[in-house]
Amino acid sequence: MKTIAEGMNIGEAAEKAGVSAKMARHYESLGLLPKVRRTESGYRVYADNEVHTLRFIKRSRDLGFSMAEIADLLKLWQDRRRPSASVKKVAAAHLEELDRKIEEMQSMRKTLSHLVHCCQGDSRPDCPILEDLAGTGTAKRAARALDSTPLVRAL
Amino acid sequence: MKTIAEGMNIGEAAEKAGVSAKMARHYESLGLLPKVRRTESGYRVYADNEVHTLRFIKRSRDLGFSMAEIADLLKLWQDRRRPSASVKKVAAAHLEELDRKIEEMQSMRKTLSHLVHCCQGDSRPDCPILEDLAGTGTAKRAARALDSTPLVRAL
DNA sequence: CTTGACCTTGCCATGATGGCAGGGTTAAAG
DNA sequence: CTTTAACCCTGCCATCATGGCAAGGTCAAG
Repeated sequence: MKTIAEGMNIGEAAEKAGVSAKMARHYESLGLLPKVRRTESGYRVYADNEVHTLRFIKRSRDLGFSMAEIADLLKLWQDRRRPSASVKKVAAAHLEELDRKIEEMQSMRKTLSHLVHCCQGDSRPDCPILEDLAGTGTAKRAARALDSTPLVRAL
Repeated sequence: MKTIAEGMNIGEAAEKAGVSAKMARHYESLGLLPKVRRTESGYRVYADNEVHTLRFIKRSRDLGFSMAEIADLLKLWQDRRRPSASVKKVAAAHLEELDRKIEEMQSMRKTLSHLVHCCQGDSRPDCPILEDLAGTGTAKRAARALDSTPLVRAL
């Protein structure tokens, strides 16, 4: 068992970290990975070190952090003197954002679910869903945000 | 009170529909609006008809439908002989998608919330959040999807 | 030496939206 | 009539994280 890997190509490193080779390059171009060694012929050479960082990024992405937030988290991770409050601040902000988006989607879900349940779903043309969307229905339209909420767009 | 508007510019039409002028043009370019009349000088002229369609689009967007889905809904709306089942199918599919995304975000939320609550958030460097992201923590990492779930990306 | 698997860079596409630039139109005020 | 401001037009670029493709270089096994 080779615990100290001398180095591996991007394919192996990416697979170990659970990301695509493409993304490994992309993260590097964003400056999230300090620098990657190269062979004479230009191939990237990854040590366990870099794989570890890639995995950190992958896990952060799985929790929905943006690349900018991940950049912050990585800096904190690498600073052994960081105050945990700084980390918590980033995470708490993201948590709030998540909550906001979840609420927004649940609001949509509620309205949509209501409409779907109201629709007979048969061969006749009468449809409360279309009536609601058209705003023509006399049926009370489910409460929906009237402000110009920009919709959940990305995570 | 002029109930039969002879026509209005894009600004007025967009405001009435609750969308931006930019988007009104965009929707037209996507073919969601049949065609918009123009003045000799090239200005778009909207009738209540088109405003109504724009509002339909706006409401559909507020419920999270994609442009492609909205295109389908518009066709059904304009087909007076559509079976309501067709409409319901589109809406139900979107509802399922919404549920999927909500669950995904709630899963993230749960993990993140746990981590945030575990972090002291003081001046000391020890941080369970970073430990989890780094995968170095001995503390049991909250269950997280290991498959390559592509994350909620857009709505 | 060929073949196939891997690597490189770079560009384009996604989806819905905003922004800006550069230019034309219109209506009101002077 | 001229100026000015508020519109409108088209077209391009940017977002964000990711995938795909193309054209070409490298490497190891046969």
